[in-house]
Formats: sequence, C-alpha cells, structure tokens
Amino acid sequence: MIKDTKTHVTSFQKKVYAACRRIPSGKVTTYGDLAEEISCGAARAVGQALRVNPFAPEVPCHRVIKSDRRLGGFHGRVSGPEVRRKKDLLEKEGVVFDNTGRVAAKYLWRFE
DNA sequence: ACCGTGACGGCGA
DNA sequence: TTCGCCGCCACGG
Repeated sequence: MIKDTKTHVTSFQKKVYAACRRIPSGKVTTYGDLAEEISCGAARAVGQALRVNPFAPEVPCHRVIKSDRRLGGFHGRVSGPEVRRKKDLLEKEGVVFDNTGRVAAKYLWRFE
C-alpha cells in the first residue's frame, strides 16, 4: 500500500477509527455513543475525526449517525449528494429508514 | 499559546 | 416539533 504523505493521522483519530470499525454491517451507532466508548467528552470531536476519515468506507464512518437518528454528514458535507451516498451505503447493508428520513430504531447498535 | 471552526448533543422557548 | 444557544474538545493556522 502507498503511504499518504499529505495527511497526518493523529492518535485521537486512530482511536475513533478503531472503534468505528467495530460497528457491524447493517447496524449504526451515534457520534455520542462512539465518543463515550473512547472516553471522549465531545461527540463533536468524534465528528471532526470522521469528517477527515481517509479510509472510508473501509473504516465504516457511514454507520455513525446523529443521536436523533438523522444521518449527519459524509465526506465533509452535511447535505447534498455526499449524504445521499451515505444513505445508499446503509441501505445496501440492510438498514431501513422511516418515513421521516431517520434510521429505524431497531438498527441502532451499542458498543459491547 | 491563542483562537476560530465543526459530519454533535441537550435544553429551553 | 423546529430553532437557537451554548458546552463540549481536537485541530490547524
């Protein structure tokens, strides 16, 4: 594999990505839950790490959504085609959305 | 070292 | 229910 000399992956980002990888296909978790898992006091900081995730979708950051079960962003965007791709990826994994555009509650997953 | 920014979250209006 | 405000904290300039 070719080393990316442009981006420096911080230790914090590694923690976020490592936890993110444990989310099973067909399930989602929230920024806040992931933050709690790695003992970070700010869901926002998790979002910032995922925002620049250079390993998507191998590191499945598309499985991390907001606490209200809305999608949140993808590839740095909070709306538009990028976010629709996030939805496509999830649907491809079997995740179903309700009529209000939120992920159906039964697909939420908690860290073990 | 300081400061603005951001894929968040919770609460009150 | 939606909206704004504010606390949270990692990061880059």
